[in-house]
Order: sequence, then C-alpha cells, then structure tokens
Amino acid sequence: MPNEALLTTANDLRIACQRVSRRVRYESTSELAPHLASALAHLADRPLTPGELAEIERVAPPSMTKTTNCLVERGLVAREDHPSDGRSKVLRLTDAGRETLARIRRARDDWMVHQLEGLTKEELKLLKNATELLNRVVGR
Amino acid sequence: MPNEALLTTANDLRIACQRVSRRVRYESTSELAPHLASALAHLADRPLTPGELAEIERVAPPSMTKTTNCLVERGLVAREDHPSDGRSKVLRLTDAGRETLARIRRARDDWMVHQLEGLTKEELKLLKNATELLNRVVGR
DNA sequence: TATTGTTATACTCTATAACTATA
DNA sequence: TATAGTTATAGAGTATAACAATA
Repeated sequence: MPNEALLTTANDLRIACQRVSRRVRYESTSELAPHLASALAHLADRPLTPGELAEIERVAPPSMTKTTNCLVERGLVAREDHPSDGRSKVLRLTDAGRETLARIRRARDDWMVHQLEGLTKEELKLLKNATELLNRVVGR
Repeated sequence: MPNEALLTTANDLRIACQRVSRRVRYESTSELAPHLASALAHLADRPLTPGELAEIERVAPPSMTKTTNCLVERGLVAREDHPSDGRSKVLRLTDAGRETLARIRRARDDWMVHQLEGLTKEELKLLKNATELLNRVVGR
C-alpha cells in the first residue's frame, strides 16, 4: 500500500472512531461525569491506590483526590487503609458502585446496539473482525 | 444474530473505538487544546456563524464566544460582519488557521499510520471497509 | 531523606443570567 | 417582541506548591 493511501486510511479510520466515541457519549447522557465514570470503570478490575489510579487516568494526584472524594461521598467507592503501607490507601468498588457502573455501560451499549440492528450478518461479521484488529492495533 | 451476541459486538466495538480515540489524543500532544482544535476543524468545511458553531459543538453560545476569541487572537480565525444579518457574525479560517489544522491532523495521523504499517494488505482492506460501515452507522 | 496522599490556591472550560444591537 | 452575540459571574475539573504522615 502506498504511503499516501495508508495516510488516508489512517485518517478516515481515526475520524470514524472519534465520531463513534462522541456519539456514544452524547447519546447516553450518563448519570456520572466522564472522569467519575472512568475512574469507577478502572476500579471494576481490581482495587487500586489513589496513586495508581491517578497514573492510569493520567491526572495529578490532587485531582484524583477530588475525584475519589466525590465517588466516596456518593457511596460508590470505599476508601480503606492500605494493609502494609501506612502512607497509602486502597480504593475499592462498593456494591452500589458496581450497580452504577453496570447501568452506565448498559446505557452506552443501548445506542450502539440500536445502530447495529439494521446491519446484515455479513456487515456485523466485518465489524467484529475490525474490532479485533483495532484492539491489536492499539496494543491489547 | 441473537440479541446477546449483538450486545457483545456493540460493547466491544464501542470500547475499541474509544480506545483508539484516547490513544490518538494522548499520543499526539496537540499544539491546540481539544476544544480549540475541534472548532477549527469544523470551520475547515465552510465559514460558520458563532451560533452555528456553538450548536455543532454542543456548547452554550457564551462558551463559544470565548473559544472563538482565543482563535481570533491567535490569528487562526477571522471574525467578519454577516453580509445580510447585522446581528450576526461570520467565522472564517485564515491561512494560518488552515496551516495549523493541517499540522494537528498530521500529528494525529502519524500515530495511526505507524500502527497500521505492520498490517497486511487484507487487514487494511478490512479496516477500510469497516470505516465506511462505521460512518454509515453513526449517520453520515 | 524519599514517598504517599491531602490541603491550599489558581487557571481553564463550561454554564446561566443580564445586556446590546438588530430583525 | 424575538433573535444573535457578548459581557458578567459562578461552578466544575485540573494543575502546581506546600504540608502531614509514614517508609
């Protein structure tokens, strides 16, 4: 593939992905602000310290303090003492947090599912293959 | 396709697109803040009034006033009187704005191009087809 | 002495309300 | 009287600097 064509493909693909992201965000009017939902999602995998979470979200530690305060106040996250390091804390999803996260994901998927309903079996297969490829491309 | 499988496909695809968007934004450390770059990009298609631009970007008119002030101060956008409506203005990309936009896009594409370079011809063809499908899905 | 997290403070982006000019 | 845009002001999210507690 000549470089020019590769550039066009890269550009088109990038823009299409950004378009999907924006639409999902816009259509699903989440109950939680984006940065709160994102922090919550990362805690779903496993409990994290504030420092770890700040690094994952690429924000400064004081910013993450504010974010987690908000989540703790709403009862979505528990802040516990770290078992072995007295300076640190452990942030853990509560049951309410898990429920909220599931609700947010469902709302986001609703829109996508609706868009995909009109496609043929072959088109869905194509998107499925593309998804795998995209994940490989971004490094997972 | 059963509904459960459709949900899985929708969820995976949504997450993959969001992942690409985030990576692009993170990797390209743009010279312009995201909201400024986005406004600039919309003006590339055609001149717009502040009201039109605010609606496209889904922000309140006063927010767009601030954004466009910033772009005008930097010489990237020209604010002209509207030819037929004395209450309105016309925002138009300057040559410097067009150059800046090209530079931003190039930086964003650089990362994408690099990721795609390792793929086979068939894989690129797959992504190209998926891009068209995605654009149809989000309604363009 | 270095590290983890928080508090204090400031800056940016966004919004709503009030205002000006024109339709 | 309604509309387009701006100015005034406030709220939310982020950052850096300074601080407290622990390693």
